[in-house]
Amino acid sequence: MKHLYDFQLIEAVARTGSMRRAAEDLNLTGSALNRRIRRFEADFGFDIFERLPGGVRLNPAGELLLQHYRGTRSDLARVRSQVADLSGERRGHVSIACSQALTPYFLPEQIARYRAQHPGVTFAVKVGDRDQAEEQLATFASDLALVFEPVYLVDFKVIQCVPQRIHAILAADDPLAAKPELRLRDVLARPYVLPSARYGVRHLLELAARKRQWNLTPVVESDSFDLIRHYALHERAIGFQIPIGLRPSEDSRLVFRPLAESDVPAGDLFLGQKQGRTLPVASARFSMQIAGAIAEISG
Amino acid sequence: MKHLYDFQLIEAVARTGSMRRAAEDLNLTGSALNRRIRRFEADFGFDIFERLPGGVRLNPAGELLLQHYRGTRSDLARVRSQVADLSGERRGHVSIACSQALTPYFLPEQIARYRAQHPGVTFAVKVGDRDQAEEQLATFASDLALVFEPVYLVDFKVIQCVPQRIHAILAADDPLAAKPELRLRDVLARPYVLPSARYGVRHLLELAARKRQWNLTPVVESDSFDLIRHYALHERAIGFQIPIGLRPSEDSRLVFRPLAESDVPAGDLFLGQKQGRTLPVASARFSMQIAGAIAEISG
DNA sequence: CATATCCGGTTCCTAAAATGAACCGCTTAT
DNA sequence: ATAAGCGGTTCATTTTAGGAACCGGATATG
Repeated sequence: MKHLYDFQLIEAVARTGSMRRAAEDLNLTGSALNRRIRRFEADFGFDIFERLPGGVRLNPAGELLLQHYRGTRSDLARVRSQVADLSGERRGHVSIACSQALTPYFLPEQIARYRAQHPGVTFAVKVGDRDQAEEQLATFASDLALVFEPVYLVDFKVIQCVPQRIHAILAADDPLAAKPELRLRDVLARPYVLPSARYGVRHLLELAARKRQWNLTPVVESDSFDLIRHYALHERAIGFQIPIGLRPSEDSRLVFRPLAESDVPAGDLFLGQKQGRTLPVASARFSMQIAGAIAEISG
Repeated sequence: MKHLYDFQLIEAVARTGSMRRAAEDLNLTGSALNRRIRRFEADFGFDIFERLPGGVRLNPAGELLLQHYRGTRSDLARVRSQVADLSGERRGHVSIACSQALTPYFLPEQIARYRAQHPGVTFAVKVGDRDQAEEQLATFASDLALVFEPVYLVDFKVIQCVPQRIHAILAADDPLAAKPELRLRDVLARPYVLPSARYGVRHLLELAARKRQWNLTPVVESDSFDLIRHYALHERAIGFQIPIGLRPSEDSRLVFRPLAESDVPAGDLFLGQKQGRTLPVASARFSMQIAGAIAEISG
């Protein structure tokens, strides 16, 4: 919407840290952009940028203002969504921040199911670690977050929550695969592959190991759960994942076995939204659908 | 702020019900205003006005949009207030909707006390009945509401609550004044003056009377609590008020006696704000002050 | 039934506002 | 010492918004 143009400019300047660079992104000249910013500041009554040699940076007032803008923008999106809905248009857009475990099976299935009923609705899926998912909510960048073992849970309204035990991924012909449940000590005695420290699975394993005063020494460490899953086929290394990110049928050469709950407690997968926000129609409906799907998982 | 200009136009058109009349209020011509509205609707993607012969009216989409605008405007005011506060300016504005009982003593004292500490802060006090106070909150027209026996309490976040017994106001030489507490039947046997039906005091008395299958037949009925209070000096009629609106010292010819609580239960005086809203700095501080003052009343 | 009035909406022309190009003073890398 | 990049300013130019007049239709008024 046109009336938020000044805020778009401000956000671009804040992002690039330079008026001239932001001006390029916005197809403007530096002079025009500079004048708009100065005029806005005069109108607002306070400077919102610190002028540094070599660029600009938002000051605390600017941070507050930008947060206001993001809230306003998302609320306007909600209004448009509701208006579209009462016009019978059934269009909309859903944005989700989620952990990697959701990307192979759960989210594609759920999105396809929703779009089968509402073809006019589009989706944006932002994959990231736990911090990023929560930040996405806080800055109104995503409507929903599906995150395993969130870090802060501040400003986070829980819609649904389901426990997920950590599973080891191993080659089907691995001797350990014979057991229905694995002990942590047996698994860590083997070469194993871990996600980076900021992911929930790693966090739970770290906690369990620290309790026993062990150190985790993965042979491979990666951001990619996909890599972790497939590395078990080489070197007979063991990977880890939560069941929502696994399907037994995927590759007959791989099997999954839960870790004993006494060794590694189950973590929680949370579906949530930003506290105090009213979601657009499509997002609210989709959140209800996946809340139901998650509830089914937990039985 | 300039970027909300379109919304100001929309609000004016919605208020007057006619573009040309709104244009006069806004010092514009009808043509210019009409073009802006049409352009906004095209930009927004939906019409927000119903065109009727003889004028225009907001459609449901427009209602939603106007609510968004009011929320945005008040949130921007909050941001400015916070920015001013972190600039050490200690300025601001507090708007309160309240029942009449608060106007003679409580609010003037509290406002004066607050302004003694923060002379830069200005106040707006909107007196009205219970419905109006709650509507003021809902439409962001007031930051705070101080209301006796609210009707709905939807979207109303209670900050503080104190019980207030209904008191009869009578002439000092009235025989009833001898008793420390009055029975409803004794009071209603006399000529009495009541506030209009939509006020909390009247509501509680109606309830108590209906329970006994009595009808209330006031000799005078008025919107003005001031009139009610002073009418007891003439005709020896009995008025009613809650203690926060009374001071024993005001007029030695008047005395106040509580009604027996078994006859008329105490009502509640609520201090509240709109649910889910973050108040500007000055309003938040002032609400804390009067919350404390109210807490003292209740002992 | 005819006339006058008021409504939203459109057209045309003028006034106002935003923009781009060039330039200034400054700091910082090279 | 020089060049490059920064925010900020000036001025000519383009774009945009506004005012006046007008249109077709509904409505009130005699």
